[in-house]
Amino acid sequence: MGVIRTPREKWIEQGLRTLVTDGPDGVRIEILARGLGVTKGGFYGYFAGRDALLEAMLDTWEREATDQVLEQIDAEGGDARAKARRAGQLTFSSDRILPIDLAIRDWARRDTNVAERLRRVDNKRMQLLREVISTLCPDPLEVEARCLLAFSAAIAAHSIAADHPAHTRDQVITRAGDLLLTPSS
Amino acid sequence: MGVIRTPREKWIEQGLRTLVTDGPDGVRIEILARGLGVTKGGFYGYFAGRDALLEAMLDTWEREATDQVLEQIDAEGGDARAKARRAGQLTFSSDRILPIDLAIRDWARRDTNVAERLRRVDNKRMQLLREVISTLCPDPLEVEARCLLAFSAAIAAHSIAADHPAHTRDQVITRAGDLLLTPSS
Amino acid sequence: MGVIRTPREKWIEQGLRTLVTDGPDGVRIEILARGLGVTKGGFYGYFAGRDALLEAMLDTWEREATDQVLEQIDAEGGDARAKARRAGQLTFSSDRILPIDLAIRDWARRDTNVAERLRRVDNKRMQLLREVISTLCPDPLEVEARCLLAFSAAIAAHSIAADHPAHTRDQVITRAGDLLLTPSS
Amino acid sequence: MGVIRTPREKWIEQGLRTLVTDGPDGVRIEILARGLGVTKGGFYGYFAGRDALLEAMLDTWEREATDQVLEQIDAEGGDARAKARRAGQLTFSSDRILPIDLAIRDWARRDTNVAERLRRVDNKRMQLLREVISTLCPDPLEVEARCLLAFSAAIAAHSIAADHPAHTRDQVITRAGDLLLTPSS
DNA sequence: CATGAATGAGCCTTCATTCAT
DNA sequence: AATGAATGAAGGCTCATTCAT
Repeated sequence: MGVIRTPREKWIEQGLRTLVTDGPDGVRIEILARGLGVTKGGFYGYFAGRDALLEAMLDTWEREATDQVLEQIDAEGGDARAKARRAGQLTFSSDRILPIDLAIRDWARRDTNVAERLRRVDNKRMQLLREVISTLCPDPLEVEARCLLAFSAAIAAHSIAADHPAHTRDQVITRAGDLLLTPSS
Repeated sequence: MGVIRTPREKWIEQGLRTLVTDGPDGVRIEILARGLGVTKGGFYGYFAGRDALLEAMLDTWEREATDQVLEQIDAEGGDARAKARRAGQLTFSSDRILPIDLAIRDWARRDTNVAERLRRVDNKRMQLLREVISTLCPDPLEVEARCLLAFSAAIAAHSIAADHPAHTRDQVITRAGDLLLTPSS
Repeated sequence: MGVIRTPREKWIEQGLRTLVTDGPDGVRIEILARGLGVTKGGFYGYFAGRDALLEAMLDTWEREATDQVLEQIDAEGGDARAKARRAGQLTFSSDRILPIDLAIRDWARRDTNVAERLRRVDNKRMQLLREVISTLCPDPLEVEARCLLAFSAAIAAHSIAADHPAHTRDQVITRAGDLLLTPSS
Repeated sequence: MGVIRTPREKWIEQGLRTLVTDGPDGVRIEILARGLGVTKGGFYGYFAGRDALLEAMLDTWEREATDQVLEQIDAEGGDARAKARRAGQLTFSSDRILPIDLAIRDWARRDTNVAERLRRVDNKRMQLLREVISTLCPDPLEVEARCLLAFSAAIAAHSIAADHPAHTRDQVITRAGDLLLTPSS
């Protein structure tokens, strides 16, 4: 897993790495080729053009962010709560998926095609979260509210630059998790 | 207010508009000129170069997002809670500031100079939020947790693409606000 | 003398200064304006365009390098030898004329108009030199040879970058002058 | 010899040609491309940028003006005097090197990097000249003076526009050479 | 007259794309 | 398949020139 086999996949990986650091506009064939130590001409043996690479990158991300996560947590088993926790780890504590996710969330603001893919992914994730929080809380609206807060924190905590006096960000996040996962009276 | 007086400000406004729609890489002198109905040559009468424009855009945003908001809520008066609520409205319900904010938050992931400015702005905002939530909740760590959740939701709710069955996003957000602003027992 | 009176002359002076440091291609209206602390728009009140300034600069140089030198040495009087010596000083030891001269000599390699002016100026100078060297040396061809060597050294010594072991350039030049001005037996 | 093999060398040759006719400021990628019948984009496959081309041009000139000349005169053999004469021919009567030399001498007045290269080249040349003139003349200072005069004439005679009544420039130069190469009594 | 503002041409550089080998 | 070479479009920047005020 994670091993890169074909040259095609190498281009996609390099593209995803560059997407994370430089954004979609930074994904340039010439730059990727330089990073891979090959010449750009070869690129066109694998992809019809730059757009085809971007699509392939999105395909890879979408599959890893959903199906692959679901397969893994199904394989590991456990109840809904354990599965949700594991899904959260695989998604939001992953050095692989989280950075790509943030880059794509940004990209989605400017590209409706990307936005549509993100909607599909987020809906699958939200459904998992909804299942577990439903067991803690009978009010459907409050379930949605807790889901949204949890999801928001998972995403945005990384992009909020403010400091917390006397606490670390990790402490604050742990306490926030407690708040959202405490069964309502 | 909001009236554009000088050509210099026109370039900055056009730059901010483009930043929102196309990201920092999309802020191209030639494109801005086209949008303003002038030729690119004139740009260099106002700015030393593209970087100078980007700095000026950040200056404008930082001033509007902090000083200008603070001046306005001070002028309007009220207690801490009213001020925080008003600051939240001016910041996160503003068609002006919010979109720029989101674009800059992404930009900050790739540019340390921008990240530093964002830290300054977020810290000022977080301090306002902290003041009001402190009055609802005695535990400092929980205060931080609620602040982070509120702030996260304010930012990320716009970029989470999932749907809520049977509710609108606004309903969910309102309920989330209630959860965070309910005094702890 | 040398006092700049009119704005027109200021442009010419700034142009000549820039010609010396940056060559003819470096004489740019916008740069001159910056150096003069005015805006370039005003330039066109005095000159039809860039070419007109270049012509005016050449006029100024040609007049100073010939008529003005001749007027001055005529006013000072003396025999041909004294006059030639004085002309040499005014021409080749002048911080004013020499640097402009070198710049124009280069310019002449690429512009026939400038080459033609330079020919006029060099012929006047050579005639002065010829008059004095003729008194030292009866052979007309040797007179020309000595004139050419003297003239060459006056010009090229400044652009020959080689070092002289155990002597300074000034010592070498002084001795070279002795060689050329020793009466032939 | 002189045959242009690689496209890289074509750019350098075209650059040197343009340097001679238009000066360093005239060496424009777009112009060179036009002259070579290719598009400017290809240039960047061979050079990092305009500055890299200028450096390569200087490298080529420096090698041809020194090493290549020395190799050739060594191959041809002869005594010091014959070698110096041959070096003088190869350097100052060459349609290849002389024009480049003049252009670079001009350039050196405004660029210290170029000036440093010129110093290296001129010192090598002066040393050859010094060796032969030393055999004619015992006084070291007079040797330097004759060297400087000879070198000056070789360079400047081409840029002195004056006419010689009753003689040709070649006659005058030949006689000047005799003067400098006559053994001192 | 001088200034502020703008135009438009020219050039440097990057990069997606094509193509012969 | 991969490479070397080239094309052409896009965009940053400079600067001569024009013009209304």
